[in-house]
Amino acid sequence: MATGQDTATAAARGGNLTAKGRATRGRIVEVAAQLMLERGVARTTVEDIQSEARVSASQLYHYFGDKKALVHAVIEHMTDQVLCTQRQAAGPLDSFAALERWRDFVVDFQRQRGGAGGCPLGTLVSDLAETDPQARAELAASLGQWEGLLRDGLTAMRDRGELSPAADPDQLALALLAAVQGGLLLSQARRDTRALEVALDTALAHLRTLARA
Amino acid sequence: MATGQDTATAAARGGNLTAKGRATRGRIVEVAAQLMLERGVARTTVEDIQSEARVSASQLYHYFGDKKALVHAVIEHMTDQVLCTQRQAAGPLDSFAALERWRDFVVDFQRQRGGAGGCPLGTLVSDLAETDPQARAELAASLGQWEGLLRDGLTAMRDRGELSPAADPDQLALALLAAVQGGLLLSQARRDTRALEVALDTALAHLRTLARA
DNA sequence: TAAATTTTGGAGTTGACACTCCATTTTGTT
DNA sequence: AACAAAATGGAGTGTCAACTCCAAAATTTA
Repeated sequence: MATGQDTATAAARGGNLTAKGRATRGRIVEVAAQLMLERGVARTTVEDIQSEARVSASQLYHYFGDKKALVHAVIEHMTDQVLCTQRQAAGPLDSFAALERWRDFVVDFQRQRGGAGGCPLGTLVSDLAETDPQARAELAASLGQWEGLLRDGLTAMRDRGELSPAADPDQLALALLAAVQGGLLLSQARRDTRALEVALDTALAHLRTLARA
Repeated sequence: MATGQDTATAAARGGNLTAKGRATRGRIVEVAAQLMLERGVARTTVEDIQSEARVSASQLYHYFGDKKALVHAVIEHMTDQVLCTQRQAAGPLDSFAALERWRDFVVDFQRQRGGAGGCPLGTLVSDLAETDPQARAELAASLGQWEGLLRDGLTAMRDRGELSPAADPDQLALALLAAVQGGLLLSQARRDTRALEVALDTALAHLRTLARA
């Protein structure tokens, strides 16, 4: 019975990896993620990844069955990256103060990249959604987790009375996530953070509109 | 003195095109736009375009110096497409009623595509922004025009007293555009229109918050 | 220490893709 | 009708990219 991940090499599946092996595998994924994010998946050649990660062809294909399997690993990597960062750096988003900190954090993230690049997950969605159904589904799930982080915070705020009972955390979380995605995309096009700032500030202003009972 | 468009064939520049020539050229651009939108630019081969548009290699390279010139034409085509559609199908966005119609129009557009595909301009931004600086600049300008359409409507609403004088049409237009982009991206990932609906409805709800003086 | 397993090196191979070239047909002009 | 210009057909060409293969080194296990 196939696992649905037939393209994965034995080395990639189980935990039968040496410490050295884990290191090289990790190096490959990190390099691939970086390159695919800035150039897109199709424009990133496995040769580029090889030289940048200082590995040979046989090494790369030892850990990943083919390029598609590597893309799969990159999606997982990006998902962890985004969710961990959101959780650790921003903390629970269950107050207006926390949401303001979160806003500043996201804006700073984009400012440090000089306005270049979009959301790691959003970029992959745009790149893969129409050509790789499995990738699309995985990315949708990742975005769903992110949405859940926001929803949990908003739900807590409502339950605590900080938000009106009429406020719908489901909808607001989705709208907030859309503001991030749209803001990042426009910022990427314009090479500055203003669009992101305005999108987030407007979304938060609307939230304040729903404060208290 | 170069025009900055050195790659364009003579046929592509001037108006020295036969009716037949214009038709072929147009067919190429339309097919290229469609394919590049659904597969991305890098995954769209000129061979694909040739067979789909029923033209030979020499025809394609007669009208376009190289693939990059074709991409340029596609950007112009998509820009016209989006702006014309926005202007004609939605009309001036200078009242809440008009904005509601606009919302329904955008949602219907996405629904007809089964939730698949993103914004024609947004997708190209994500695809090209980091690898083709000129394309990025052109797309930023296109989005700026779109933003202008929204801003003009909101300005009219404010001047007419339908919106509070405190409302900033510049910011609100940008936030609205971000909502469209983010909503479409999330819809593309999830294959349904809910995210787009929620993003737009939330943005419009915030607008109503700023109604009157 | 010896056998088994994992990791690495690097030279192929196969196919695909962007682009060229030249001859031929069609269309426009006088 | 005759000439010029534009449009088309289609067979190349050179390069690059994904993936294979076999053997050697390093590491783990017995």
